[in-house]
Amino acid sequence: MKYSNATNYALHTMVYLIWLPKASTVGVQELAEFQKLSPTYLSKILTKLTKAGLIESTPGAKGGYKISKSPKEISFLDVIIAIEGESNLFNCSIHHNEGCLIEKVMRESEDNMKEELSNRLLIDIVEKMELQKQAKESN
Amino acid sequence: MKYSNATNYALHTMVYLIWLPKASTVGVQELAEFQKLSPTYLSKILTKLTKAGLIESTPGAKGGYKISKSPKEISFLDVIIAIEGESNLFNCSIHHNEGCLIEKVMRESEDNMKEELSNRLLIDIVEKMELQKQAKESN
DNA sequence: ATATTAAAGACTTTTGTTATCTCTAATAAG
DNA sequence: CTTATTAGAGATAACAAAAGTCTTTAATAT
Ligand code: SF4
Ligand code: SF4
Repeated sequence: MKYSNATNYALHTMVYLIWLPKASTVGVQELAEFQKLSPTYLSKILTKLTKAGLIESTPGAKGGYKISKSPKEISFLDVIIAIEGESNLFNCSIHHNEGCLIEKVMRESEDNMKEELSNRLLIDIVEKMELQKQAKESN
Repeated sequence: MKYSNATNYALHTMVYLIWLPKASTVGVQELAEFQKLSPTYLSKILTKLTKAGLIESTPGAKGGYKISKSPKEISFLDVIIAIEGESNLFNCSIHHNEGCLIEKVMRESEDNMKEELSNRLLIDIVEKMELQKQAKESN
């Protein structure tokens, strides 16, 4: 009963990228460094995020990654689905009963969690983090 | 991002046991049969349920498993925890930040799901299933 | 052209789940 | 008390998924 680690790395990367000054790009080596990950491994995660349209990548000199144009709309759920796919937490083996009540309860609880995660935007927590930082600095 | 299959088997077994006439016991072979599982494998799952106090086992002739005395209080979450342990869906790797906002969002959504699952009792869906069965028979 | 950077694919290692087999312990019934 | 019966425990094998590495290819700014 858990997400894969890749989701964890993806969330940290996304927050890092949103935090960055807009339009500035950053390479995989820097992103890997701050999370103490191998660049090649993180690269696969970044590619998934790119394919999902959450970030943009440009190859070549001075290339790298940056957040996609519309960071305001990126939710926690978006990141999770980009990495984990659409797979469900609960998968009934045979699915032999149309209105099955076991499945119903499990799915409903899961859907509610997904609903909540789709309403939580990354930009919101980054803004809160910036406020915290400012408050700290003005001490 | 998913529960293990064992949780699935455990839920089906529990529903089966609650459905059974009270005080009647049933052996692992019957429980394994209806789910098309090997008895030895299901046995481990049953042992976990026993240790969690959700069911009772008696060895020896005419032994087997039956639901514990208080089936009215068994929630979906109880079964999940009996199998999966207390592990969380989201585990931050380093936990380096006390009031971390990433962790907060992930934990809150998870806790809400757990809360919901702790309010859904197995007995409720079994009762509904019995009503459905009766309605079908009176056709 | 060249240096730089992401993407893709093959591959290995590690970890966790699923499953089987064997042996032991408990208990009801004769 | 003995025996048949059933759960429990442990070792271990088989399998699958995740985590991680290495190498090659493609794109691009200078
Ligand atoms: S009983 Fe429900 S949850 Fe179980 S296999 Fe059938 S449809 Fe799926
Ligand atoms: S940033 Fe938050 S979620 Fe990430 S490792 Fe630190 S405390 Fe955990």
